[in-house]
Amino acid sequence: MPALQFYNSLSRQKEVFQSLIPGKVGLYVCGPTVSGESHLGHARPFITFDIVYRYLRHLGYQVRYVRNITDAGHFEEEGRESEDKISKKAALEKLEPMELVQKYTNLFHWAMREFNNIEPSIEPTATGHIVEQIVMIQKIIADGYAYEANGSVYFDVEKYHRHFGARNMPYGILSGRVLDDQLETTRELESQEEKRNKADFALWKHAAPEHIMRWESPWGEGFPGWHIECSAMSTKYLGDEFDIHGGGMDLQFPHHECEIAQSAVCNHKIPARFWLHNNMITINGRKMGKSYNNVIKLSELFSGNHEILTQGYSPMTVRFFILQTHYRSTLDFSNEALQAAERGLRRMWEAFTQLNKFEVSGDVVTAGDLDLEAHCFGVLSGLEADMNDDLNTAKVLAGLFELVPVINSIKDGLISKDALTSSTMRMMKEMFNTYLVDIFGLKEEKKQDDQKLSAVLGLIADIRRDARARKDYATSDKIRNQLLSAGIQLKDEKDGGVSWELV
RNA sequence: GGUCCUGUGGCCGAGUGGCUAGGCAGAGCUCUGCAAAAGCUUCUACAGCGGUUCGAAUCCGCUCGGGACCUCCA
Repeated sequence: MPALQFYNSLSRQKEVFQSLIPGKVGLYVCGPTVSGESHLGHARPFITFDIVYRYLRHLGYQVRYVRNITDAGHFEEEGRESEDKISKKAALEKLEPMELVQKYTNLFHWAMREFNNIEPSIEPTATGHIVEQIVMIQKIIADGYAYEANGSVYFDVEKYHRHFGARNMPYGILSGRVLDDQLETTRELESQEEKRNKADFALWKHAAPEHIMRWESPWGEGFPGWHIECSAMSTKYLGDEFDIHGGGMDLQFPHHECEIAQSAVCNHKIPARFWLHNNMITINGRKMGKSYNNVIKLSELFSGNHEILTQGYSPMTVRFFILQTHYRSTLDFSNEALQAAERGLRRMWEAFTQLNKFEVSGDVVTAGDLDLEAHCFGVLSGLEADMNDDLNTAKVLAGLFELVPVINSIKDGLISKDALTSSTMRMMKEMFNTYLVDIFGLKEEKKQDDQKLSAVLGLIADIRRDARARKDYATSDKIRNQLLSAGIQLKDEKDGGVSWELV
């Protein structure tokens, strides 16, 4: 069995994963900025790294999964204005910053639960770690890689690059950018005159009077800069060097590059061994993002309440949609694609439900159909290798889909129950459960286990069966059609039974 | 302008130098009182041109198209 490999953005190639401490993994993922409601694009990293988390645990690792909440404002530069994003929005909505932050944090948590993402081990907030950030900045200043200017503190990228480049940690090691180019092309920004070089980035910003979020610091009242929170919190909870750092590709530069520089100064190491980046969700080929005015918020996505949506899509449909693509490929949104995912998931889930109902006798040792046995066993045996190959969830799902006709055929009696050995049947049940439920985190969405509804429908199905036996099709069709219009679909099974499904 | 990624059939998407990806949609057939579901079969592919090779969607080059990052961004 091939060992688990991840594509490491740092080395730009797949590498076999080995944890720094045997049996334990430290995982840090950049969390949301809670200045607004999460949209479809945000769903991807959190689902992707939920799979990473689940899979590592499945493999037996004890994982500490840290995902921060960015609740202290980052900057928003538009033209000449430079305002704290959160305080700006807060002014518009006439809310206290922390009230706004709480509101969107709650919404974020709601969305994560809807997606069935396991909550991280630690979910630290930026505002809760101001002290740690200040200490880190002081250390960087003391080492000579940052300077103060008018109450703000900037990281000296050029000096860092000169010194740490010689130690194989140049600025640009992650993103592949060349600093000289940066110096030429960085856009003109506010406070630029405070910086020694255009590429320098803020560690601490002096708070203008209108800023609501502000903290005391050795440099006066202000607030932390763009990148220091992740360095401070990942160091605090995972140490100077940990296993995996994840996030969206758009964070690779400058955010993660800056994190590396900050941590390298303080801890003399690149903070993480593996850097994993998920690709973007696009809409009409364009990245979903505020600046493109093409975002679909998660609440809109679920409800269908958005002009470009022809219907709502359930959280599990979205999750399945995301899993059907490799995480490093762009994924293009369209109603057609989501509907395909919805139907595909239903088909998969019905087969899975059916599979769980099969009794495995335990005494079939010789397969009745050797070709089929070999086929099923081959598919099942290959799943782990696909998963280990940089989490090819798309390929795993394709493999599981190959077994769906087998399950359905057994159910319909088209394939004998003795066609497969008991061990293969058991393996199939186990693998479906392991992948769909444990690793992919899919779950039943429509509650069919309502006892009272089941009793009523059982009765109705009985009545209809009697009507059909009398060839009273007017009655049987009336029952079926009316139930269908009420959202309940009856299906006459091959064995004479009736099953029902909420649609 | 700089750095990088990408172009697969109606749609979404996986992919190893030679072996059917898969899903959705379409068509035919089977089962069925009809329907739904299901099963079987099946049509549309690897942007274009050239090169390497016994053989390339898969490697190389060029052309054209799309995108990301360079600025907060998942």
